Amino acid sequence: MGRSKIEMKLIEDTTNRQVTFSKFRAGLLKKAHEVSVLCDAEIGLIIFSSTGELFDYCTQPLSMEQIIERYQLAKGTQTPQQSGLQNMSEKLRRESHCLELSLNHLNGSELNSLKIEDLEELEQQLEYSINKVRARKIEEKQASSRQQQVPIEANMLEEKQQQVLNQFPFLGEEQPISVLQLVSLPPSRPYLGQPMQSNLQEANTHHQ
Amino acid sequence: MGRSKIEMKLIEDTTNRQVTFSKFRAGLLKKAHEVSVLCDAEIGLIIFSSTGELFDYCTQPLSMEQIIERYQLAKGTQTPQQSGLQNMSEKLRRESHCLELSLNHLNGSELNSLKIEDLEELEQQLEYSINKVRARKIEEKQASSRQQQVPIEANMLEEKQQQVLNQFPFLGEEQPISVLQLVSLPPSRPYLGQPMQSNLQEANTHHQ
DNA sequence: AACTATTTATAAGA
DNA sequence: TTCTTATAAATAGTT
Repeated sequence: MGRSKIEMKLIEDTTNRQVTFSKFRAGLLKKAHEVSVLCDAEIGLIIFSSTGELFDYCTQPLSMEQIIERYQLAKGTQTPQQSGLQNMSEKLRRESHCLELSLNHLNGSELNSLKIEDLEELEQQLEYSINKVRARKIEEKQASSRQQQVPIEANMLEEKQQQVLNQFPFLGEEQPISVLQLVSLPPSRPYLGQPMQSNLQEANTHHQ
Repeated sequence: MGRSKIEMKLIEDTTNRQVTFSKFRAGLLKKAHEVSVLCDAEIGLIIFSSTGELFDYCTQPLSMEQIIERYQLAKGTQTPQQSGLQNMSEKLRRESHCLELSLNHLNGSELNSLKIEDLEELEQQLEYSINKVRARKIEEKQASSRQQQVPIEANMLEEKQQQVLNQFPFLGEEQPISVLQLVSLPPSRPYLGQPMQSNLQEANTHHQ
């Protein structure tokens, strides 16, 4: 990996060993960061040099402790008391991730992965939302102008609202879906992101 | 690092992302092992894929738990288990709640609490999103029709895209805001709910 | 620390 | 997934 190949064994010369350590450490940290960014992986990396110096890296916004706990959870290295909290944490983690994906779609970012049918559905959802916001704006404006000087007749208000409803008939029905319900819907609703992941985890341990 | 350079950002295509993850993971584990052998370093490496699979490596004859203990000792971490877990749960809970609020706004539910200015901003965001979705639909349709029989001329394609841009000039600029950034924006952006809290971390630690 | 000749890792394609 | 290969990246030895 340089001017020459080197044997995979301890570098005897201290100076050379330290120089090599610095180079490899930098490379390792860089690679760890790259996987985390490119592949949405969560990494915890702990390095002790032969002289005992500690270097570490972890994927933000997690702390090393959080990674360690997740590791211990996955490995089953947990006390019974912790399991409840940890299950909760896992659930919340998945929920957050799912919500985040939905937001990405509703924000208009990350649309590249969506298919045409997904885009149609997303568009409908956004139309629904924007119309609801506009209807709400009208309400709000009427409310404030009524408060001031120019009270709008009650029937006139209703008339205006009826105009809106005529334009967007689906505004009439309440949308009964709460966020939590949304989150558990099947992936056929593109703006909701992907279905949540299951609790299962495999521990693939690579030793030596 | 291969046939072409790739941008340091999340790989959108799931298959490609998984393939890349496998390659980088293997590389990372190999490098970790190399440093440990060449430089007599002690390494602990924990990797969670985006789907939650765990992979790890640690320098023999140590166990990961031993490395973790040494790490916690070196860091002077007190009651890592319980306190960290508590904190994480709390943080995740807040994060979920924050994302939920944002979703509620983008969904068009829970608009009653918003003021007129908030509604304006939310409306703009939704307009931005919907236009982006529509632009994306056009792209997608063009792509599929090109694939089939009726190849669209390149200049005609650009012309169509230009039409869209003329209609919605702000589509031209990329919106650089990622979800995580969005989430930490001030509450002046109504559809984002409240800002999240960051976690503090210290010395010798390499982040992000 | 910098500089390159080489070795490695890996992106894209099969 | 696995293999192949062209290219990008990392790094061993040198300055």
